[in-house]
Amino acid sequence: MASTRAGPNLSRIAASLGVSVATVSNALSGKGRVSAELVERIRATAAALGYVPSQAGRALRTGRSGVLGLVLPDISNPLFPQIAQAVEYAASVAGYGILIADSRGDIGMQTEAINRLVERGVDGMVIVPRRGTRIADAGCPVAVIDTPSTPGNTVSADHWQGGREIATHLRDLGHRKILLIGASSTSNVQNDRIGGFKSALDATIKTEVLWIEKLEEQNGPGCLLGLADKARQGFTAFAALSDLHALRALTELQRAGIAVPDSATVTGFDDLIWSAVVTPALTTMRMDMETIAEIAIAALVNAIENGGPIEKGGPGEAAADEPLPGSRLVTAEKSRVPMQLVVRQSSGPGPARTNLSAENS
Amino acid sequence: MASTRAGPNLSRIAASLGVSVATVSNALSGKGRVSAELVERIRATAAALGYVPSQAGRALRTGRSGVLGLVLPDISNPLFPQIAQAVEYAASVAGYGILIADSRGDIGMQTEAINRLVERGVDGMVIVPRRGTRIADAGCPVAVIDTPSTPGNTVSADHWQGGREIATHLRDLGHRKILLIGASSTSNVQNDRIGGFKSALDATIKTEVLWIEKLEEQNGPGCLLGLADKARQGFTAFAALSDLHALRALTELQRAGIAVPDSATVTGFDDLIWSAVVTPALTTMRMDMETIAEIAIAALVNAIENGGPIEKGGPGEAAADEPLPGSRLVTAEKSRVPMQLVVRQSSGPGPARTNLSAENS
DNA sequence: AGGCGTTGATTAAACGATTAATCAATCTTT
DNA sequence: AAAGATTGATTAATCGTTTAATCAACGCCT
Repeated sequence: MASTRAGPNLSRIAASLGVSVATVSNALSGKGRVSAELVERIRATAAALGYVPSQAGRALRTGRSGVLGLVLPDISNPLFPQIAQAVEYAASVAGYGILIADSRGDIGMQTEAINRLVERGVDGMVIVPRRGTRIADAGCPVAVIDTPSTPGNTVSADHWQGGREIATHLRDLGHRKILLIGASSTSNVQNDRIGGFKSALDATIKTEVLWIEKLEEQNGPGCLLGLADKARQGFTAFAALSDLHALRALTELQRAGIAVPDSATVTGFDDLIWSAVVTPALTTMRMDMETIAEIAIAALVNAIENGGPIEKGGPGEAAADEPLPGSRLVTAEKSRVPMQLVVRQSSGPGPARTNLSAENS
Repeated sequence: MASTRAGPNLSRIAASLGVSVATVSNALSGKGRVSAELVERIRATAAALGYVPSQAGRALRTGRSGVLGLVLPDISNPLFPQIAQAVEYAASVAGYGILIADSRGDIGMQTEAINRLVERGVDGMVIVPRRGTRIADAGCPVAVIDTPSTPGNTVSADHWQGGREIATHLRDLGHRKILLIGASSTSNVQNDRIGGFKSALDATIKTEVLWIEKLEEQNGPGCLLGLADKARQGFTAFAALSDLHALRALTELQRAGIAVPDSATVTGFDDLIWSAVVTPALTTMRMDMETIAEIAIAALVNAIENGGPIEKGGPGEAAADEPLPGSRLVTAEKSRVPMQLVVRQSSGPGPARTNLSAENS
């Protein structure tokens, strides 16, 4: 078979300089023994010929593909593209490419997706799991980005602290009756956000949780959440556990003639792209995706290149959740990244603060 | 160097069966000359040992990595994750992996991203360009997904037809004064949508275009679009060129006390995830991303595996736009995929239809 | 002068899979 | 029976890069 390479290989450079292939390789990699003068000549020739190393040759020899897998539950869900973007960037900075594996909301497909990555020979994987995700013995290091309460989680936003922050914000605004709006009680992320929320409030503040998935099972997809009724029942704040739910609450309230934030405050989580442009702009919690991705990729690359800290997942680890068995899970020194409150126009004073102002004047 | 492979290789299977490595390879690939009985034995042994072919070995010998690149302008922009998802799925069905390259809204970075993919030895690329994207001589087949008016476009939604459809919908609803809301006049996609829109209307219907980027340059990011004023000027329909802009229009009108769709109709494009859940649910145009991705991947794979139809891009091609020089652009038989109108609650009757009803009764 | 250490290169082999060419045995045709 | 064709396997080489081991030449120290 004639060479299928479009560009030059090492032997072409070696031939044109009258040196060995190994010398060219050593010169370009800065290893081995090559005089400084010859290094310069080799590098100049390589540049002039437009030499691009063969990843296949390199991978075969070194046992490393230079590629990481990214496993996502559903990239069309608005939260995950941010993760993909941050992870891809951090990986490229570290010299790795990202092979994407999306399971389109189907958990069973995540195992398939993981296996496909294994077959591709990825050096490691970043997995954003969903309830039920099972990580086969990937045979490579794995970083998990979910929430700190997930067993084997490598690094993630501190969803609990995020919940506390938004709750504190609403408490300080004077809200005493708050409806939390979430997707599903089976999600670790959502439960941690709620847990943190409630931990910041005392018994004088009443909270209730509305699970959208449950409601849609009864009333069909896209059904009204019944927020106008909740407002009439005295709820003055609607704390959604994601911006998507917040958007839904906002438009439903406004459509019902309930002015936001005058008569009802709406908050979200995740600071999605449209949060700043809707009217009123949305108050939300922001995740530092860049830092999360950097930490995850750094831990993964460390495990790949230096055999860094790895936690062997398996039965007997944490108990509360389905364990992720037989994995080579990487750990990071810093595994919780604080969320940041972004106050915009959708949050306004509640009755307790309005009353307080009246008493002071 | 000892083998770094976690699993067995062909020679392990060959040794355990007392046959040659070439026989094992032939049996597993269905090529060459191997008796049916021996094929079965080899396959059973491979399965029992958990054999996974080495992509590196295969790529080196065949000159093919089995990986395609996907170049996106900004995956965190709500439109592009759909594309990524559809492309990844179509590629995996065709047996290819997708290496993602995102330029985070920075056009200069797209060239870098493309070069990184070249270095990775991808077999081909799918590129979603932005104004100014330059495709270096990638040395591999390239499929472009933008809009039919983009030179070198492989396949895309028929944005013109989409514009016609939404315009017809609004015309039939009785709207005679329509504000179009777009991002930037430099986008081929947006201009085709507007072109189609206007082509469906005659002189009795007045349209105006509001460019958000221009407005934000003057008034800052996230500024109000001034839609309440437009409504007072008699505009009864707000036809946004994307769902993101439609969402912005919807919330701004609602906040200003202008009921949607009672007093103002709002439509979008792209049928993003939240279009069906906001109140009122959004009328929009839907792209058949699955079909687009299938066509693009099929054309690309055909070019890779069979040397199928390739259009050599370069100067002298189409003139209207910046040409994409030196590319190996693939073509597809069907390059326009119709968009589909999705009517939901955000669109309602306009004055001409209300008047017509009054005359009839 | 002889021995040892260092330098700068090359040789040889490895990694794993694929594939064209070759060969021995068997079958079919003349 | 001899020649030609077919079958089912193996041999040999390739792809491109990396890397351990080796070697010749030179410099330094005793």
